[in-house]
Amino acid sequence: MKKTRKEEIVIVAAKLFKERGYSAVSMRDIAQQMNIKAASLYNHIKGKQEILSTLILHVARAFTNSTQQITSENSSPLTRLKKLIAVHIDITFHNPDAIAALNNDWMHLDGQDLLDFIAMRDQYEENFRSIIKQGIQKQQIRAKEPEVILFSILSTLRTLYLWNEKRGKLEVDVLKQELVAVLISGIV
Amino acid sequence: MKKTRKEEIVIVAAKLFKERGYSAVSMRDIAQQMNIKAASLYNHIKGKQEILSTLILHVARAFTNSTQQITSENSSPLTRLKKLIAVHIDITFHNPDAIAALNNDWMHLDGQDLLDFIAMRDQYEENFRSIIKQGIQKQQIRAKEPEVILFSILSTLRTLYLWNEKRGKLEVDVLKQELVAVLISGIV
DNA sequence: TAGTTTAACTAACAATCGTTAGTTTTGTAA
DNA sequence: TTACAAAACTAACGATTGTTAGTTAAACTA
Repeated sequence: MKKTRKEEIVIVAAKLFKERGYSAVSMRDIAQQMNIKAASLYNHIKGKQEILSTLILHVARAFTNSTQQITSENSSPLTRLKKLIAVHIDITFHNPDAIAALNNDWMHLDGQDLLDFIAMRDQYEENFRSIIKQGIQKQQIRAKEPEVILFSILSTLRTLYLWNEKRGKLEVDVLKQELVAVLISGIV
Repeated sequence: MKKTRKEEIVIVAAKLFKERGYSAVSMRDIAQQMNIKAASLYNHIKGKQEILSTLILHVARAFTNSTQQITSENSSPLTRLKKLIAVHIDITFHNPDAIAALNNDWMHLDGQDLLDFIAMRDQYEENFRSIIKQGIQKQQIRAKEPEVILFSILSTLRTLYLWNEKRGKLEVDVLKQELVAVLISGIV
């Protein structure tokens, strides 16, 4: 599948948003990075907002889809939790720039896009929460404050996109294994 | 100690920076929140940049001071690691808005301020790293990839400022205890 | 009370912002 | 080669940005 011009713009913009944040990046910055003028961008996109919402909602939907499926599986809570973490890692290393925008610039979405994002985010969090609670109930997970466990895992996963460069030699599969071990063995 | 007008400005600005980010907050926004006009701010500060650097470098120095002291203690690696985590939690819940700026807007510092911040940040990270390596050497910490352990702990601590509101009923001391347990017991 | 500092104000500046309109160039298919 | 669509361009708009200059009102100090 060849990339459309719009997709190219979104990819370039994502890199800039990651470095400086949505508000600090101008349409002229994005255009310059593509060796065209700012006005030319409007042949392909409706505006700056559309770049942001395309970027964020696309990857947000990827999270929602994978997560919903795993959550409704019939396996044990701990197995599902491990799968959830693994999927999160996969998506992150596949779209690090988009996830930077999702983490740092979601509040600059507007209208229905913002509402949709918040709904997906809340649902994603709730899926994790319910699995952890089930794990505690079945005594697969330590009966620590479930919110603390949830927070610790989500924080680590959310910041994962920053690790794409620094990761270096460490292979994705190795990282996945190690990180799951560190996160889970602290709970079991 | 009564607050100076400059300190009041910095505090108000920090709240806005936390919600929208440095670039999306205008001097007129800050002024309006203080019920004065934008030009009046300049009787107390040199410019927008000074607000940001005051905010960030102040709390960055707080981290550096506490951390350096603990790192050079003579206690066991695991004890020092626990103290480091506890201090980080204390500072975070004492300056949640400043830490939001430190996390999200540090790249908008300029000149020497930016260099100073990066130096402190690298040193802070290096202190954690060396303690973890010592812990592994003395077999107090599991011989997992040390960078993964470091990353997991730092991620959780960095995102802690977001928890100030949601924490709700959970007391700071209880949270400290629980979080140290979750983070450490995953390592030992 | 007179003098001085503190902290507000109005007005305006040059620069930059996202975006639109209208036009020209480039590439493709007939 | 001609016709059409895709994608670039120039020029400009109204709004907003951080900031400066000069002035005025209020509050402390002598």
